[in-house]
Amino acid sequence: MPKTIKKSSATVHDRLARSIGERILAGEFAPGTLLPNEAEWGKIYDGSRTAVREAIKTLTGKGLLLSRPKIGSRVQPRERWNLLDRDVLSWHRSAIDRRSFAASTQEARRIIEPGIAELAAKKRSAEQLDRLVTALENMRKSKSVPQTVGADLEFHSALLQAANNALIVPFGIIIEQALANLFDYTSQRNPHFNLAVRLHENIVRAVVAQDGVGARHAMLKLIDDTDAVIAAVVKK
Amino acid sequence: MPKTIKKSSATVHDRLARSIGERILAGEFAPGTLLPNEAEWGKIYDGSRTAVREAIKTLTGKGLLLSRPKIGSRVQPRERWNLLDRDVLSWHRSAIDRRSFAASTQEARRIIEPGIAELAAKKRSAEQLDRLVTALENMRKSKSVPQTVGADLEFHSALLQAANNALIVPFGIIIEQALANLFDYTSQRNPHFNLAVRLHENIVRAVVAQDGVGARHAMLKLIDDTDAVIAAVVKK
DNA sequence: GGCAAGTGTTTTGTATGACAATTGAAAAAT
DNA sequence: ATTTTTCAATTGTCATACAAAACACTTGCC
Repeated sequence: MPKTIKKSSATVHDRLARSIGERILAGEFAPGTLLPNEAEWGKIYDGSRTAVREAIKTLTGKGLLLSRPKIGSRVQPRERWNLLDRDVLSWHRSAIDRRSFAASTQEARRIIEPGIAELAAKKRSAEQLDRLVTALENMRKSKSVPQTVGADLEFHSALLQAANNALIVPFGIIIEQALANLFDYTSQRNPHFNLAVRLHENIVRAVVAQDGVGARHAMLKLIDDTDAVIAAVVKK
Repeated sequence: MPKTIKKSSATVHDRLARSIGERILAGEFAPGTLLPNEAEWGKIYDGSRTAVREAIKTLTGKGLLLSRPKIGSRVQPRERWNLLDRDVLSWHRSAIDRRSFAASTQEARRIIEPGIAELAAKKRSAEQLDRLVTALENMRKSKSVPQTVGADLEFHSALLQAANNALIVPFGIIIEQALANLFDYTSQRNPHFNLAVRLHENIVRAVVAQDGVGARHAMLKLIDDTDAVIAAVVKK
């Protein structure tokens, strides 16, 4: 697991929320299932009922649970789950098969990112363009894998911001996870690194020219390349 | 506000989470701001510290806050917010200008839904197609506005399911909100109702034929129509 | 004076015990 | 059989106490 956050599991309720969340995502408690009650969770994880309740509030807030007096806490149907939540997504990632997760992620990116690139090309401000260019330069200059990943993430995040639509900002989480997942696979430098940089350059060029359609196609090319990288890793 | 849930504000911590959430989304507490401490919230809303803490855990889980001992609870930068969370989205909707929200929503739909339609056309199972057809029939038969909205929602939800990609299911929330928002505007029957039904039929036809590109274009036409409805309402 | 260590203070984190509210299920009354 | 009542299990709420973290300050040392 890549270190997303420094803290391993500082507080008790965080530990509880993460652990119970992972178990739900792993399918140990199917939708519709009744969870152990608060007192039992407390015994299981050696925490007070207060801590358990706070953990459960977190999970309820993410759409995983619904609690009612006398009934207990019931796992909600999957379509209520907040799958785009950072935590839920990472629990998901640790629970399911990586290969199929990568495939789903790429499929989703293919839907979202070309549209984002097109919007960004049409609507970006000068400052937003600067940020995009800087990210590209950092990518070129990067000397280590984490640096490359960081710059890549920053690139896609900058593009997202440049689209100037608050509702699609959260989609960045998917891209984050896509890169993190890919990184889990390879744990080494992308073999097509120079190609990847060129593909990113093409996107920037289109955004500079405010060429929406061009940006869309450049992004599609980049996603195609990621597919190829994944395929190569899988074969290895 | 359309009745999303029967309960108005059953529990104390729900009431707190909703109210504080709305105030953050409304900009009363800007990102970076330090919130009142737990004891003060308790006094303000006349609730115990326990209830306040549970509300704060909910908000923290949605990415709005970060709490640390001795510091307090600080509003996170906007890009950490889980804007695709059902609650966050509805707080957002009640906080900002409806017209610009509708515009952002349509922009986002335009990116996402054509891709979903294309995927659904390619990958749908027979059962998933059934559900889509049923939703369309319910739309035709609907006698009241809530019925129409319900059937419309069900249609888009069925299409989403048919795309067979768990990661894009959460996008349905955006569509939900788009329709709810539109409904807030009009509170009466869509003047182009017959046209809307025909546009939905075109999508179904393409999905039946497993014609991905056709489904994509049919969806774009539908979104264009929604734009027209919004424009008409605004002018009124 | 400057710097280090310690000390205090504020706020969240955790635990415990008590009682209220809700609601499904069993028991009782008709 | 049906309705009503009672009961019991579980979450919801509250009050209180103490632990832990982290910033602000003070003290002591050189």
